[in-house]
Amino acid sequence: MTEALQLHLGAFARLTGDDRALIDKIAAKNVREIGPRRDIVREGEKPRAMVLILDGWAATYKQMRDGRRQITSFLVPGDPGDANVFVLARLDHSVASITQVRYAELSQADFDAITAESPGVARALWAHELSTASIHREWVINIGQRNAYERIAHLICELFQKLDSVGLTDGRRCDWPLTQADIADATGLTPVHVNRTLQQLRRDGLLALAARKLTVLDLARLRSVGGFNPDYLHLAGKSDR
Amino acid sequence: MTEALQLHLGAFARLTGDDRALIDKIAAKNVREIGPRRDIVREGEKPRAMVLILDGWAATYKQMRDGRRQITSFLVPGDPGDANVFVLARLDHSVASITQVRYAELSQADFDAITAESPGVARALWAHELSTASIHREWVINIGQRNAYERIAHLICELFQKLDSVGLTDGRRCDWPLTQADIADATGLTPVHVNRTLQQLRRDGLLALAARKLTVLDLARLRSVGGFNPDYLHLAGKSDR
DNA sequence: CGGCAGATTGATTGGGGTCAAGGGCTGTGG
DNA sequence: CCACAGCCCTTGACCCCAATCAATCTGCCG
Repeated sequence: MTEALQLHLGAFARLTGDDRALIDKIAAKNVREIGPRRDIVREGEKPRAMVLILDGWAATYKQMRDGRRQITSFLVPGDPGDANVFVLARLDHSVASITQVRYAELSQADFDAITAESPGVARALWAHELSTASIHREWVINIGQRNAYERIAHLICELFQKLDSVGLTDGRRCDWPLTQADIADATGLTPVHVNRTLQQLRRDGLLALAARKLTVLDLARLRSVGGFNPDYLHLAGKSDR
Repeated sequence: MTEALQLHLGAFARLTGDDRALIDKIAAKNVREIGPRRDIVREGEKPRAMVLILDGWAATYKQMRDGRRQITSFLVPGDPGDANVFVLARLDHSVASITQVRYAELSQADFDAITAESPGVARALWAHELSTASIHREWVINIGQRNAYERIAHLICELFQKLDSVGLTDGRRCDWPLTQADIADATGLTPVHVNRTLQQLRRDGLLALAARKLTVLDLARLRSVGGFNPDYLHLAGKSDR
């Protein structure tokens, strides 16, 4: 039930058997399920709990008054949401499900218990925060410096790598529940242009994308196109560049 | 000597006299000075110390192989650099001075001493990290969703607010050591277009910018243009919206 | 079988990039 | 005190990537 979470946290810090048992216990405690395309938490709310994605995909986003929407990160199975949730008076962004999502809610007390009981898990959560910060910096670069073709290639590399690190690919194929509008909101492009750019990526033999499944046909070339270097994800061991 | 730092950290957490003395002591310990336009720390290096900017402006950036450069944040007096420095094996970005910079270097031991001695200062540093993360999300939105005019207005609002929070404006004027090329690297625009856009902002009576000094002529309108809401900076008290 | 979300296509426009050439300030050295 | 160098800033002409507007198509579901 919590393999993805175990794998994800294990990629950041060596975990003992006790650590793993603790993760299982915590994650089993307050499990919820929500349908696709619903808000899990909303900007401006008082934060009440930290979210751990057990199953399914979600995204964090911010909406501008005029309706423009920017996705600032994707959450895949194993991803903890923001730990900072407990420090802020108000959330400054929303989290919404993309697919049906199963997630655990960690209260402040749960969180404190973890940091007290297990330095290993605490370190892994902290390292995950840093990884997230690093991903945000990379997104700034992606959107600020790369053209549509490179940008989408980079996003796909990043997500594919994250999924791979929690065992959700077979090396070349994975689920792909994102619509072209989602990709547009994440990359600062329009859905129409995302469509044309994806076609180009297909025509160039880099990937196949249909029926909510992604197949990476030429990972090396896709990475080179996107200027993708997995180091910024800070996933231990997995530097199979 | 450390007023900016005191003010900055004080904006995140209530500090006692002891806390302030501690900050003074730490920041006085390992002070360095560096000329304008030099790297303070470089991507790929093993992190050795956390940087606290005491005086002058700096920027964090990442460079792509082909020379394109993206600034991912500006550091002004009072700003701590990344605390995560101690967790990562390798830095994933560089920090460079813009003006002449005076800064303190915090070793891991100094950092541990702070967290042990003063929960208040530790909380302030942690809150600063969160604020930085929030700024990064805002930059993603800025670059992803806004046009050049809005984008530059937003950047100026953000920096002006940060400077104001550490007493480095008189309410409408402040130092402005950034070249148009710096603004370009931060906003994902070209220097030429930054130039034309700044002229438009001047023509519209929003600001004056000359001789390395910025004057905000119409803060309300500048904020409205940039869609700037200071909340995401999480600066306590200063919500003079 | 209608209805709807998402993908696709075409035609046109426009924001911002690119290239290239001046202009102005400031510091330095003669 | 002047001259020159260098770094910025500014301007003009032109181009192109991506946005916009508007259908049409497809697959899926009730």
